[in-house]
Amino acid sequence: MKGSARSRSVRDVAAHAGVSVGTVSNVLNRPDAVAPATRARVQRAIAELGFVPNESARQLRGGHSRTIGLVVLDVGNPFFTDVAKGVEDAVTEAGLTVILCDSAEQVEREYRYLDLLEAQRVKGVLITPVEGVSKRLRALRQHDIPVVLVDRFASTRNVCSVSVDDVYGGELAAAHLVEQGHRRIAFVGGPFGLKQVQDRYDGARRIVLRAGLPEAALVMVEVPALTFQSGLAAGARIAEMTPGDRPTAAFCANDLLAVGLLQEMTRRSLRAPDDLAIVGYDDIVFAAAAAVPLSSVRQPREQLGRAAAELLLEEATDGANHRHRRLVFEPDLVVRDSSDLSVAARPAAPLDALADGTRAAAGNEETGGSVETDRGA
Amino acid sequence: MKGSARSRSVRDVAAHAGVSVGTVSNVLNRPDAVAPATRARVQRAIAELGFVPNESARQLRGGHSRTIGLVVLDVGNPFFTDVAKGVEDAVTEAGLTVILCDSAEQVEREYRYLDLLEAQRVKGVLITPVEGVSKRLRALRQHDIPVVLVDRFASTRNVCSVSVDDVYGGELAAAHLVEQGHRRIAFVGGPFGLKQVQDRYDGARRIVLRAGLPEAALVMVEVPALTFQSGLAAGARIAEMTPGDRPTAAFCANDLLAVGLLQEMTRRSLRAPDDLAIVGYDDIVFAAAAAVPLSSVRQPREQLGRAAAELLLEEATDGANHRHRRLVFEPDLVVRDSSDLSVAARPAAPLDALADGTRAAAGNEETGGSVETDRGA
DNA sequence: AGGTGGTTTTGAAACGTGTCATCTAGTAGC
DNA sequence: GCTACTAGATGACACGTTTCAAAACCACCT
Repeated sequence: MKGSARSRSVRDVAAHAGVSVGTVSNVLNRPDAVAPATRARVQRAIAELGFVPNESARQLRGGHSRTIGLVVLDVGNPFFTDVAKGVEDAVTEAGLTVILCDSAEQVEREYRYLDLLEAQRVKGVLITPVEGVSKRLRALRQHDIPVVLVDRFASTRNVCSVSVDDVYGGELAAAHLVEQGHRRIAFVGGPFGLKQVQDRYDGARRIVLRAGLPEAALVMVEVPALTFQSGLAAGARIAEMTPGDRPTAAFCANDLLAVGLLQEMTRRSLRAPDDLAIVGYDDIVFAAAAAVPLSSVRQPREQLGRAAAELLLEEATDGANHRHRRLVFEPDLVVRDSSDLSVAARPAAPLDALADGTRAAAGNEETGGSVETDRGA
Repeated sequence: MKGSARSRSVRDVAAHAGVSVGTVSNVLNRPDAVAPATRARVQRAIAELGFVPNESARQLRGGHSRTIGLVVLDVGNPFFTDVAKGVEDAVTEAGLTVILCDSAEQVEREYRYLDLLEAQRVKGVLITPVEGVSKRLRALRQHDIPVVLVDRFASTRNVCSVSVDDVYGGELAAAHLVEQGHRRIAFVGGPFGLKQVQDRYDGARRIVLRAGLPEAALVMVEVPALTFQSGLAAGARIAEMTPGDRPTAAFCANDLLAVGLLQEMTRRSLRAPDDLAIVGYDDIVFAAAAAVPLSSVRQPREQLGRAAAELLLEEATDGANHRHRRLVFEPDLVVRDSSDLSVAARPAAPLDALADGTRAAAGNEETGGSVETDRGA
């Protein structure tokens, strides 16, 4: 009773139902075009034989697959898994499938996956490229496979892109800290070769100057990488500054830095936000779960993925007469204890309130930032 | 100069190189079977035309795809992304591809993906099923598509599985706490409908009894879910126990609980490990980054994925005469500050040491647990 | 009865590849 | 110069589906 015969084909179904293959195909793809009685008979045959259509044959015949590719820099990074969820949702609604690829920030791996996706004749590719728009990527487009850049602002107008305004994110964080009365604010981040780091810094700087503060009000604490370890080191450097020089707040270029910074401060018996207010960036899951719940700039990640997918599908449908667009989303700021001086007194807040705070922030997720579209020439 | 013609086929290449299609096919699949000169000519033609073989046609002809499916419960969960990496590595080495699917713990989604994978005629499926081995899953196997259970111990001998010994994990955690001198230990976990929770509890219980302690030495703190929120609540309950009843240590069924517990203790000015030693489970990234670096039981995740993939490929190759196996891996314990009384005095440990500690733990990752195989009848 | 218009059904062709039996040409042996 | 052999190249066929022009059927009207 084991090892059933090879898988059934549309021909088997046709024979079993006493119709032609064309009819079976119609039942599958345009059910209304076939008489109810026949349709029922065919469907029963399908069920009885356990027939599952062969997608490869479909693709071959159709010329293109019902699949799109998503190439990210790191599947382990929650940013990308959230983006992937958004993509997945949008694509599934359209009746298509996603192949998720992890380039691990290695160009060779990226290329390997692009080869693979092209071999699969995917309907399109969503990608956060390791290093800009490479020749390989351009080749894809020349082979009529649409490409949309994710979390990157296209430098040219001949490709769609979806990104988040990092300058504005920096502005949000800095404005919040200035409003809280801080007059010396550390910027913890690096390397400045990363556009995101530079943008977030620029935003913060703009706000500080606009507030009429001297340039030195923004204290640069440069670190070699956006890691937890660097956060620890930055914490040590800030803690060891002389009281007069030491900033009263820190804006970290991402949450890992902020968490490291916080751990180091805690270890030295300095408290947030009293001794140092902290704002991170990315709003990772553990921002809310940190020793002191961490304020952070949140990017509309799922929305980013969804928008990218929709743009891609649009391009895949419109074909040649498609206008490329560059969508820029706005992040928003989630204020929690680490930068909120009103909780500095630290009243024994009832547990419920704390739980509610977290939940409210999560619920907010759906609202996302407004969209600024930019139609290509 | 835009929109190049439709994609090139093997026939175009043949024409361009002045050979037959069969020869082009040979160059692609059995290069040694074709004369060096001809081979070079064909390869040049391939490059010049930008030819990329059509995978659908290959699959159709070959009868099966060069792809395997991996269905996980949540792509956002680091456990699964790590497992996915292991799978990916092993599968890529074999020259195949992975389609990663997220069932989001919903049966309908799981079925939808299984349909999809079957339609793709994947070579095999790795899955952590939402609820046991369903009919749908058995149907897959009857259609000659091998299945390997991931992070589940197969209840029957007719399917391969790869899992981690949770009872042993519980033993490790409890044994460590008992060794540290604790005589009242809380078990924080739930719901007990989850096998993992039950197993981890059983392991802890076994150790407590074996140590000659009374059954009451293991204090049950049951929670409704393995979440951060539940951790906060558990922290409140433990903190409010009368000093005589209050345990001096807590073993949490996962790290989220432990992190929540830790935050609540911190908020109440209780310290770890002095007031309460804490051991978590899973060793998520932020275990090391918590306010107090968290001890945790680590599962060999990548290894789990790799083993599962290898088992699947083995089954796909061997065919009918394949012996199903159930592999069980052993987790190991990573001791950090949260349960290490020797650091309770909290000497101003130099930053370097702390950094090294984390790195050493990470380096350990490769060793993994030993494997216990169990050959099917 | 024959014609008309509409709804269903049919079956052959095509998609791009791998396979394999067959053919070709070159070489060595005598 | 003939045979026997081998390495290399060939090309028709099959894989499972969709498409589409044509055929078949049916009901209704004249």
